[in-house]
Amino acid sequence: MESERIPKKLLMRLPVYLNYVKSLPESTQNISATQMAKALGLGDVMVRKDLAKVSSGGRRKLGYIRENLIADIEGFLDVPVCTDAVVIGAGRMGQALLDYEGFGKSGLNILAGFDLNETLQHTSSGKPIYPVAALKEFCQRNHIRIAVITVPVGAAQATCDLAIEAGIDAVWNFAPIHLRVPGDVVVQNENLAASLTALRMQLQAEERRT
Amino acid sequence: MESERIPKKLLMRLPVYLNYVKSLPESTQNISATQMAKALGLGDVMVRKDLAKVSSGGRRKLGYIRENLIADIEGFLDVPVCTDAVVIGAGRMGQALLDYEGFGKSGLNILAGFDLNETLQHTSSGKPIYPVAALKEFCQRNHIRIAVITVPVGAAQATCDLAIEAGIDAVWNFAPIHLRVPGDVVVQNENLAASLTALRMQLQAEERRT
DNA sequence: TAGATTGTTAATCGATTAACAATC
DNA sequence: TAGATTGTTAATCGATTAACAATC
Repeated sequence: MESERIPKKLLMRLPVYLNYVKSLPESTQNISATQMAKALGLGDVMVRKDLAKVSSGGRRKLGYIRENLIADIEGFLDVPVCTDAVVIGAGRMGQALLDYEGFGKSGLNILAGFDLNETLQHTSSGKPIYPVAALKEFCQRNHIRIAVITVPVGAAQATCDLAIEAGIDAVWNFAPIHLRVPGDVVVQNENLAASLTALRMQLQAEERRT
Repeated sequence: MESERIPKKLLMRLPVYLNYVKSLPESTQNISATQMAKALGLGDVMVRKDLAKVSSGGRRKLGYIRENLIADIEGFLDVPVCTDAVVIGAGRMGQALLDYEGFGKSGLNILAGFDLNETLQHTSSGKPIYPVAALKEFCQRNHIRIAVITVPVGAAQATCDLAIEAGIDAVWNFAPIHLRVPGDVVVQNENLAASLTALRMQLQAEERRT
């Protein structure tokens, strides 16, 4: 386990590994990089190299000890503490994210949603929705660090600026636009429309090939 | 405009360009790659190279003609015809995708959702939800080609197999797992939990840096 | 031992960036 | 003309893969 710069791609593969290793039956003691690679459709050398970066090492002939590997990856990803977050833009996507319970496992605790539409009070599962005007005060009081932006494209930059003014350090951006932020703010873009377009184009290419 | 293999990364940047160019005021006649790059936080040479692949070319000193560029990118992405799709797994994420209206712009027309839970009848906006048992017949009758998979991890591979058996060619997979599919089926993975983890790790790295 | 595996070093590949010529 | 821009060719960079030595 070396401590150097970790490429983002690797960072995104780690949860996949973790998820896979955890999904193995309890009885599994050992798991080799080769097996994992085959199951996940990746190169075995890449898996081995990735694991070398985060784990305390495997055993020749046996592979990695399942339990240790889980502990190592979890330790590396350091997910124990939940980070509080808010969702800005309580449209369909925003409400879905508010209500989705799965993010807790990845260390995200979404406290509330914010929207321009003041008639919204809470999501169907009861998460509160406040007017955007209350954002700054709420974020400062609760020391919120992460904002999930799910507003329409046109409002995204302004919303982002507002969030940063409210003290946010990290933005998970679902608007299909590049946000300009100060150097110390981290942005992760999620562009579903672009993914979808890529899928359709691949489908079309496949078609032409046959 | 050359016709060769188009890397997926470029494919995912094109909608971003298109979106940006479309967002410019009507009065804008020309737009240079340099301007676009600055606005989008990308390298200008990359933008120019990307555009060279899909457009009929710009004019020295002026840049690209806005209208032509829109037409070229749209023409290249070829989004006119909507592809019909189904969502399998009508949990929160599934319902959000079912109800989200924005995918039409990217050429996706989601007809219906499917779920194991037979008590679900339709989403809050009225999209129908059918039992999974009806999937195959529905897909074949409507010539569905794209399945959006939003079931829990454990059920994802089985669901995917089912969809392929029903004649699907393309899978938009939201389950954090690698799906095994025949060679002629296209898969686009969307792993929100992994993105989120990457965001949190970057935030942490940022912290240590200051 | 023989076979399976790790982990490292070198090679390859692909994508991004730099440099620059062309030209309006 | 001078400046801004395109578009191409070469260089760089980073990530993946191949080859292989080590070893249990």
